[in-house]
Amino acid sequence: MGADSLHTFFREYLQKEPFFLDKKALQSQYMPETIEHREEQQQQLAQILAPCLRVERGSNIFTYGNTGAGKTLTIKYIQNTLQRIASQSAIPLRIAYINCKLKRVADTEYRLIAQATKEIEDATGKPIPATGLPTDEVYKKFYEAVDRKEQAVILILDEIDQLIKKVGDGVLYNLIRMNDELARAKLTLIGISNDTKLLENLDPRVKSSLFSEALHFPQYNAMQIQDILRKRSSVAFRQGAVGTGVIEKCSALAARDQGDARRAIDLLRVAGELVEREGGEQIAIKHIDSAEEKIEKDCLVDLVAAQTRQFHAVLYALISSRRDGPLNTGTIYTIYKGICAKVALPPLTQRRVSDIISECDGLGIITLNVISKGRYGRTSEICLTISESAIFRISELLRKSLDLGEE
DNA sequence: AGTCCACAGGAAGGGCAGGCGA
DNA sequence: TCGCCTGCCCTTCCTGTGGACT
Repeated sequence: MGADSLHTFFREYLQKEPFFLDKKALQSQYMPETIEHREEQQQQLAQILAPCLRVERGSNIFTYGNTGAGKTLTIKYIQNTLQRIASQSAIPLRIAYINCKLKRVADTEYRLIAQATKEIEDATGKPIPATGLPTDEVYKKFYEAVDRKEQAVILILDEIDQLIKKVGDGVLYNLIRMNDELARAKLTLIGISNDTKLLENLDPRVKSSLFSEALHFPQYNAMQIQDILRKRSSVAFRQGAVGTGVIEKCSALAARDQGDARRAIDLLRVAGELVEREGGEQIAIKHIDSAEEKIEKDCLVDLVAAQTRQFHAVLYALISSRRDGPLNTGTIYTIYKGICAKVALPPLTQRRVSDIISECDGLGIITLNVISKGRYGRTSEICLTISESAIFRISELLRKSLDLGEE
């Protein structure tokens, strides 16, 4: 594209009516005016949390349900409302929302408490360093931040299942103990979990005292997702921009996938972006299919790009030998060592590589099946689960990261 | 029934980078 | 600067395991 045609392109782009009226309505940070099909949960949460407005201690709450069931949205909605009322009536209420899955922010005990302190403290407080303090010290700072005056503090821990899986339930136990020792402040904890069975495996002390109230968010059905999508798309698009059957298709796909409303909204947004880029006028069903593929591919490529070089070498071993019959840990390790030798990477032990292979399973790149071949030992059978087009893009990325050049 | 393979996967700890207070 | 603390990535060592083979 020459300078002139580039100029014309941008001019024309600006003159065209934008495809999206308000794209924000399809993004994850968007807070709708009302939350559909979650009236019951809202009411229960409101009843449990209302004492906080009188600076009394509310019951701790455990909310659970599948991904995209509206847990976070509903709780944030309540959070906003509570905060608005508190500031209107000058009630000392502080609410901290923390996503425990955020890498390098709140994915360890230390980081979680440090982050919580940061959220609750005044801006004047000295920030807690990323590392270096004893954990006791961090708890102490958190305690001081919470108890510095008479106030109600609500601590919302999203994706709490991820945290517990990683560091155990000791954090929760410590928080409960601290809660009993507070002199002035009243602390209420809200745990949000995607794992519906989390509660069963918790320390009984934590279970009974931490989460006295449990609130289930059932998955949405296709009709409910349609409602949600219609509301959102009426804000996001001009009239007529969404073709017939598109909303139904998004809803059906998402309903099949554990009633994940977030996924349905993502599908619609990405489909819209595809049409916008094509210069089209209307989203059709075929765009939903392309959007589905694009979301999956982009998500995977980003995930892989964020991993270490060692991870890349293991994944490259998996990808390059995918056509050589059934894969198992031993053969992958041999191939991996060959790759390491080629790119001058010090090879890890088999123990560590087997963990990396499990991580690939966790990311949904492969499926692992532990099988026994009797006299010939026990091993994991490995199957790649990603599409050939995704493999193509990922191998490109891996070759670049490992300096392997073209195949 | 006992053996043995090729791992799986838990536990413990080493080494490193980096912050803090003395 | 030093000792102490952290998280993180990794190794070493170990026990456990399902089923084919003897």
